[in-house]
Amino acid sequence: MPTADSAPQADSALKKAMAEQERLRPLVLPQGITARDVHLVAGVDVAYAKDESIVAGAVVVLDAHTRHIVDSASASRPVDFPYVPGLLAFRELPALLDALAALHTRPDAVACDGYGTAHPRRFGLACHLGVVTDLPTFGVAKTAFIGEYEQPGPQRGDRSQLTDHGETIGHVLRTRPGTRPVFVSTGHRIDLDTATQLTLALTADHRLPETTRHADRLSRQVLADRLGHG
DNA sequence: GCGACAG
DNA sequence: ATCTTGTCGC
Repeated sequence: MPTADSAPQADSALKKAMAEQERLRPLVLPQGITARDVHLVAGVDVAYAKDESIVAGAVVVLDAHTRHIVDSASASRPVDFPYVPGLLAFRELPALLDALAALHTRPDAVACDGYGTAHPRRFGLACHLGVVTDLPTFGVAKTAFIGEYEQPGPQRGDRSQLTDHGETIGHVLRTRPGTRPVFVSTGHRIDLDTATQLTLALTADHRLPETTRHADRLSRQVLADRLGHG
């Protein structure tokens, strides 16, 4: 992958990416589905080779109520964009879109590993994936990015508002007692309460949604296979 | 100008 | 994200 950090060429690529986000942002729909509309829910995640030369994307579809796997797909390819906070989608979307295209099922919603609307330009990975696929999406991030918040209560389900300049952009949600909370934000065609509701429905024994955990495991396996088999 | 900064 | 050793706990 091209590395020249401060090279004018790389600088131009970042500006084009930001312009792309500004162009697609207006296409995001703030609401659409409700939790009862979701029968099949997918989770997506990626894994990188240690030298960041290859990225493997995976998507796992679960029955929203039994949480059993009903479908899955993956794809791997060379990494062609650097990690830049705020531009994660340009680094991860290619592999995720390839994986989604290989799916035999059409999920009713997609849980992403990262942020949606709680983003510097209100267009994080979850929003981008949603607009491009026209699928309802939301983000569940493991660490803080932007905004301010108070620590939520200790019980599962306790939450606080993630705000930015007085605007609520997400929820800091306790999915399990004794563990750090997760950061939920809307992606596309869903509202924050529904995204939060789905996140809770997908978490029972662990901090992160089962969808994300399965996708994480699959992406690592796919990467290991590709690296191992040349 | 300096620090912070999803995965 | 990935690297990386042990350690505490269910």
